[in-house]
Amino acid sequence: MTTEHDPIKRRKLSDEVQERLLAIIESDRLGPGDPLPSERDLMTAFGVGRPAIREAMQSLQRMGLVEIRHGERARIAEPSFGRMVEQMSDSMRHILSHSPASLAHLKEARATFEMEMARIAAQRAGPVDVARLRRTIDSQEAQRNNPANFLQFDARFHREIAAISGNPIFTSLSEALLRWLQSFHVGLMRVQGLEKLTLAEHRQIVDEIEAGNVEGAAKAMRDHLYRANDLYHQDNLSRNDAG
Amino acid sequence: MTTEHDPIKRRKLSDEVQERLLAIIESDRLGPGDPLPSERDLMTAFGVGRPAIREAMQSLQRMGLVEIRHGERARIAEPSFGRMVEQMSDSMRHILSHSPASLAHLKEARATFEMEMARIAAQRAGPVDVARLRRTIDSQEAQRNNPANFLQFDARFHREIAAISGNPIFTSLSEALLRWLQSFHVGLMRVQGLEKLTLAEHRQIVDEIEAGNVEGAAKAMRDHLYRANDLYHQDNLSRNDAG
DNA sequence: TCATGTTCAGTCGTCATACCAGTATCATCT
DNA sequence: AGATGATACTGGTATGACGACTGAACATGA
Repeated sequence: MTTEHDPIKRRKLSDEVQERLLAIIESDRLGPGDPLPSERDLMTAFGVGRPAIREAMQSLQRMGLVEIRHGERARIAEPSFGRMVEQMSDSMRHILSHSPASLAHLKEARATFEMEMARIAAQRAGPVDVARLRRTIDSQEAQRNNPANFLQFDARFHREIAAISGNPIFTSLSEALLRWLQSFHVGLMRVQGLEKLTLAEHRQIVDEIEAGNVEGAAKAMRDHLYRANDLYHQDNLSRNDAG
Repeated sequence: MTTEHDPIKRRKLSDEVQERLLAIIESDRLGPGDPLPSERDLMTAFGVGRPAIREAMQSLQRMGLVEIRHGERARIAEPSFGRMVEQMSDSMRHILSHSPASLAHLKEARATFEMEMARIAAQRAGPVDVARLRRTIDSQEAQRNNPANFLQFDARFHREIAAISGNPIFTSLSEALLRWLQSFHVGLMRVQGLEKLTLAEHRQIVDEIEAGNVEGAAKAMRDHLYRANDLYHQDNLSRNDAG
């Protein structure tokens, strides 16, 4: 076996087209919202068939670089981290559903991430931020008998903490991580009495943030998430025993 | 304007097909490596044309759920975080090149992330880990006159720190973040004398990790990254002055 | 003039067919 | 049995056609 990996790559035609389209898109003369040439124009311009154009265009759409709507020409999309993580959802769901280990890893990653968000929030939060967080908790409390809305405000709480960092990447990530994980243990919050505990923990986190207690905020966040983590475990014991 | 967002969504046929294929893929009877039915079989099975099947299949491929090779049947791919972030590269490059603010946000995100990796490493690293890091630095030093290889070992250093966490998500992220950012300031390391500084900083980080000095490791990492950050800034001053 | 409804050309979405280009399989030959 | 080559199967691409949808020009009426 002298030949391990043939370095020769057979590029599909649509890949070539995609590269050319990318060059057009990233050209300085075009910006978000501008329309691309029609598929027919492109196919005559590049000298390829329509399938090649379409495949490349679909690929660009899935990457979030263009927007395609029936009847209109494809338009350049405005870049957004939020949209990008949105489009990762399906792959993520697949990975998580096929690999319990990955689920554990993602839980750990989120805990690490949220702790860091709490630290940053404790450093940077102003009175306005704290007030907003408290209002969110109050709203959540008002919905403690409506599990769906309760979770909605739970997500909002974490998102607002991440938003204090001023970095939209963190905001998008916080939202996405929570959503991905939530889809794997629905029904958790239905346990009676758990809502009160969640609210108390959220208030504890805000208290630490308001006091500017960096490590205290991190610890409060950690306790909050690992409490939840343990309960997940308890809930899933009957399904995953192989580990 | 009473109509803000029409909740009605026009589903493409390929979306419907994609959903069905997803059900097949995530069925318990099939696992990674198993082949899917051929496009022609599927199109008769679903009663749609080949384009619909192909578009759905291509989409699944771009999501990393299946692998398609010319002449063979599509096979279910084994899930991998690494492959997922790999497929984000193009979108990420587009976002960064169109939004200087996003570049700054990503730099901050990476700094935050790497500091946390340093903290975790300082908590968990064993003698073997430390030895491996030192060997990597030595290798990097041997390549200090070869910029390409030098950067290669730089990436490896950060990856190995992330790997100490034992969480493959962190490893993949560390690699991806560095690669994405590197593609936006090539030629940085060419400045004479900078290689020595980089190596010294890496050694400092390892020293702190070996000593188990959590905050010290984080600070060393922060100094290392922000030193680089400042130099980027200096390099880009002529282009971004609006902030 | 202005508002309103209609027509129409342009565009994407999908289908059908055909052919090309790789793989895998199996019968054949040594 | 093992190497060899023909063949069927599969994905990749091209072409032509038609339907569905959009947007703008156009005609109509007040």
